[in-house]
Amino acid sequence: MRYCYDHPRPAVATDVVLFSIREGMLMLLLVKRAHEPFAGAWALPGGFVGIDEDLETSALRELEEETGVTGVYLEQLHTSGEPGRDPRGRVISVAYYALTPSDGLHIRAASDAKAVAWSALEDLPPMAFDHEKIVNMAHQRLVAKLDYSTIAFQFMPQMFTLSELQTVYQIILREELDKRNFRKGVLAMSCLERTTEKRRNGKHRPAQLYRLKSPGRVEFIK
Amino acid sequence: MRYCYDHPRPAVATDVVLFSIREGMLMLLLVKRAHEPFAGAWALPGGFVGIDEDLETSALRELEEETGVTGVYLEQLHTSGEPGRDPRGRVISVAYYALTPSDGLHIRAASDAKAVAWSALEDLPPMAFDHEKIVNMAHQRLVAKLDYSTIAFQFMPQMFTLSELQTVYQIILREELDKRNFRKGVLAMSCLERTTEKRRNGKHRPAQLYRLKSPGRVEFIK
DNA sequence: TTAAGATAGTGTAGTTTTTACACTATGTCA
DNA sequence: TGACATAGTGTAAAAACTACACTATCTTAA
Repeated sequence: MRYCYDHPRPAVATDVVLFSIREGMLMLLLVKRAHEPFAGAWALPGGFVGIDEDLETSALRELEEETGVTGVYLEQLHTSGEPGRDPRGRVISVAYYALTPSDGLHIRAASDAKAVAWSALEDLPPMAFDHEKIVNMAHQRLVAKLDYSTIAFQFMPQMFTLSELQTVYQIILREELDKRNFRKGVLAMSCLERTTEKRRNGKHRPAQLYRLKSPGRVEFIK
Repeated sequence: MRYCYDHPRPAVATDVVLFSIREGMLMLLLVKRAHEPFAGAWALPGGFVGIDEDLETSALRELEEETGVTGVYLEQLHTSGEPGRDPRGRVISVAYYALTPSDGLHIRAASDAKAVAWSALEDLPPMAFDHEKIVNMAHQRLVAKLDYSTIAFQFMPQMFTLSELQTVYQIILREELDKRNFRKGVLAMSCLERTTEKRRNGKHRPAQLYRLKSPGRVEFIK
């Protein structure tokens, strides 16, 4: 079956930059391409949009199909449409970025045996298409949003300590923060609530666990 | 001639929300649709992307073709792809927003005699497709960017007085600003330079004219 | 020529926000 | 039971922001 139109049409794809904090680093999830073009190169998970499929749905579906990852926080990033960005022809890609907590995630390679791996943002392999550009945009956006939203909380599991949260901020911002000021700041946002539980996390005093009042919701601050 | 593919493809369009300050109001440029769907309704200027055409180029081209407007400041806003947003079939629209100075702009209706008009944001007519949603997003973005960038300067002509600039901010923010604090603020950004000229603007003392150090460049502040 | 009218242009003091900084508390572990 | 390691807490100085009112300079009309 072929699909015919009066005017030529570009193909439309979605790609996802999935961030997570792992091993004390800001990492993102890449898949190794099995086919040309760029066979063997690393790329963002993504693929073509179904004809009756919402863009966001497409991004989540491709992410799950290629990496097994579900339940992430997703935001639209940017649409790249430069002619020539894909050697197969005109492909317009709607890029999303996503955040997921560090733990409790099981990635798996897709059925067609493409490799899936986390890669430190600091140390990315050469990437297919213009995906490096997209990654840079996503990183910029993430850092910018840290400043005026609660987006970083999307990296946290259901319950977490304030020290853990501070560590996440420090990793993304690449700078040390003052403990007292940090705590004052996040508690003032009043989107966290103390749980009754504590976490024992080494040979020292256990820390109070907190949780988000509205998990999945990113709020603007200031 | 027909164009055929192995998989069905959505059509891809660009739309532009062009803002300007006119008659003391924040206005945007609309075109009246000549054809179905939504014939006779107001819509954002826009249209389908050429197969070898960059998205930004497409947005600027459609803007010029439909309204005669050129030389605007343009930024990508959001891509809408909800199936069903266009009754003709699957259309994915990459929306841009644009800013242009208040004066020295000559709009004209396109050759096919569609009407073109400025409409106050406060008082928009019913709009075709999901264009109202797009306009709201653009407005939100504009207000947000006012806070952390010099985007409002893109509403100004080459030379302008500080009072004129303050008026623009006041119109967009819908609140009065303190004259001395405003001046302190914008001069501290140090992206303005005094010209040697003054503007006589009524029966009172003429005001110093300023110009942007890098016109067309929007900088982040704070 | 001169006075009235109108906007341009300027500084400071009070308040709020941000920053820098060090010790006590409470658990674990040997 | 004492050493260890992180949790948890307050305050003072600096910086940023806010509120606020008068003089300067040009136009216009008497």
